[in-house]
Amino acid sequence: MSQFLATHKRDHRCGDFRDTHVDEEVTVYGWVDSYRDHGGVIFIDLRDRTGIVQLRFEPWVAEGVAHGLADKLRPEWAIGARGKVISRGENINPKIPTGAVEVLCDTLEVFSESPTPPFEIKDDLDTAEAIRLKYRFLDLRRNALSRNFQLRSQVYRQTRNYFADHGFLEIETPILANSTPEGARDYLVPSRVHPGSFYALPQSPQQFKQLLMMSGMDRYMQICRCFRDEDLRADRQPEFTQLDLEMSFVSVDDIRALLDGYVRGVWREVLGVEVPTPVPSITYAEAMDKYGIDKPDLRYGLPLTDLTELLRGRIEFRIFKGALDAGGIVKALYLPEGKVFSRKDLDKVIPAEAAPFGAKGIAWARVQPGGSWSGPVAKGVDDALRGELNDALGAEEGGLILFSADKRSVVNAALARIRGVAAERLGLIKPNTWSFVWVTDFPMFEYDEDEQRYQAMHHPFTSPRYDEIDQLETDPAGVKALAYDLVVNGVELGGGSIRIHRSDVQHQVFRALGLSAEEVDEKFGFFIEALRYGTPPHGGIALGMDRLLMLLCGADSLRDVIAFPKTQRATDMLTGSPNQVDAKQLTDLSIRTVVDD
RNA sequence: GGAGUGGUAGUUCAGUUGGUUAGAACGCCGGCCUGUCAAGCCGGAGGCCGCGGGUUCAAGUCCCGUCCACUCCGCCA
Repeated sequence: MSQFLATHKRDHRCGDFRDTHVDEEVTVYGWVDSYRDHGGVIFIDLRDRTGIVQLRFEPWVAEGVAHGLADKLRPEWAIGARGKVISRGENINPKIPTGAVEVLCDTLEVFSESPTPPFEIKDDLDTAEAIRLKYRFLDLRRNALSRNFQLRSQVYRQTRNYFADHGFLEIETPILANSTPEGARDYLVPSRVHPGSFYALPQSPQQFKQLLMMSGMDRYMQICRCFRDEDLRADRQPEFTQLDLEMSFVSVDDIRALLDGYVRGVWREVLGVEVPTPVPSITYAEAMDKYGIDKPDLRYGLPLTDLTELLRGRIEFRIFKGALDAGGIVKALYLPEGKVFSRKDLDKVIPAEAAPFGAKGIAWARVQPGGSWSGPVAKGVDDALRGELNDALGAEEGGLILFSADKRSVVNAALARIRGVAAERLGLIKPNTWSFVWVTDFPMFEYDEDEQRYQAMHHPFTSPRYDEIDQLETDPAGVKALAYDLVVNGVELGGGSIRIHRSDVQHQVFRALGLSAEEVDEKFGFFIEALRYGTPPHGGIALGMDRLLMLLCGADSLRDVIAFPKTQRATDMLTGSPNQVDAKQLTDLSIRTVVDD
């Protein structure tokens, strides 16, 4: 290694250069993005994470030594260069921020060469993601990806500052923790010193952060990794990062106001967007009724209308009647511009969108002049009923009514999806528009058909509304929780709740969940014990940092904001993880596998 | 666990009804070229058609299985 690094200290990053730097002697480091050899002059685009600057090599500079070396450069070689910043005069490149200047180099140092990379390092890349992930270290050199991580770092800094300014302590909680009794599957870690026993990686530091409130820490924050061994999606990775918060002596409103200020600050700093605060809210019941989903995208309207009561006993149309008789519901999505969906769409596209949710079909009617209908539903509806339906839907000539009749959960899921498809078709989703909403008043419990019992919708430490605690014994299904989700453009950014701070209420909730005293003691004994010692009222929230970054970066997948993400089968294409381990390691851990190989 | 889409040169793709030598673009290699920045011009190399079976005179193409990636359902308190 030459003395280059010792004698030539980097004084600028590639993306820094502007015409104000003209005449400066500079040293830059980076990677060869591209080279253009004109026989005499050689142009090298030098790249680092900040951008690209053009280097120029001339045979007449410094006896042509640097020029001679530059002749051999190839993409992705790591180099350093020294020279003078000069104006490009007439030959400005308006496409890049540094396009007004170039560095006329007198010295060039090659640190390391590179084989031809498996894909070009450029922003508009269409290479298969599997290859990009295998060569993630090259993929990350692309500015399109690199800037996501620079932005991520910026958001982290801002996050820590915001919550520090609001009196939060950053405290770490264990990664080697206990298996969670309910919820997602755990990643387990065998204990060597306790043969046959396992730690679990945390799905969330829920109990620890509540214990910190009991400890008088008052306000806790952590940007922490969480783990869930469930199947992946574009917006779900097995390990993900959560902004975890907990506060003592607070109400729902306090927490919402704090988070409103946080997202407002982030959106302003990162995107220059002013989020109107306070962020509005909608109840869970209203969200499900009007949008069929608990994370509605409110960038557009297109509400659903529940026609169940209007139609009951008044319609013979087989599909509707069948659903109603079976205890289901009928809902409709009304589109004023009915022509966005062609007959072919109605036959193919719409059913295909609805089918994954169990919907057997989507009936439809087009509204004709005078309010009459055409389409499969038209015949089954008499004039009087049709008039009432038109009124209920606000239907007018040219409109399209899409019906779903089935179990409530199927109707809601299917129409929620179609509502999104329609909005996209209608061009209602404008770029750089943001719709924040708090979804509140979630039910405490939901009934688990498979296990024939109630489960906590949020988690079992969530407080019921204070005015509904009495109903825990009599009408658990009707009790609403002091729980809230923050939803942005139809993405669940995070959720939280006021927690139970009284052991008697906690025991009532466990009873409602059908847990015996023995089970409670076994699973939550330490926690119940701690709860007895003067627990402050407290609550908190967890935001999915990866999802937050995905929104801010405009990414379609979590993988674009996680440096080393996993594939859908939870493997790492780069490192090959998970791996088999040797027999000795297993023996040390007292583990025997039952997999044939 | 289930449904769908895809897998052919380094990359992105085309490849007809099964048919003889599997193509294109970009990239790569060599040469020329002093103002390019998607540089240009000339020439060249590069293929386990994902893998394994099967049908057939003949398979990139048809059938069965399997692996991998992606999207979705289930699942994710």
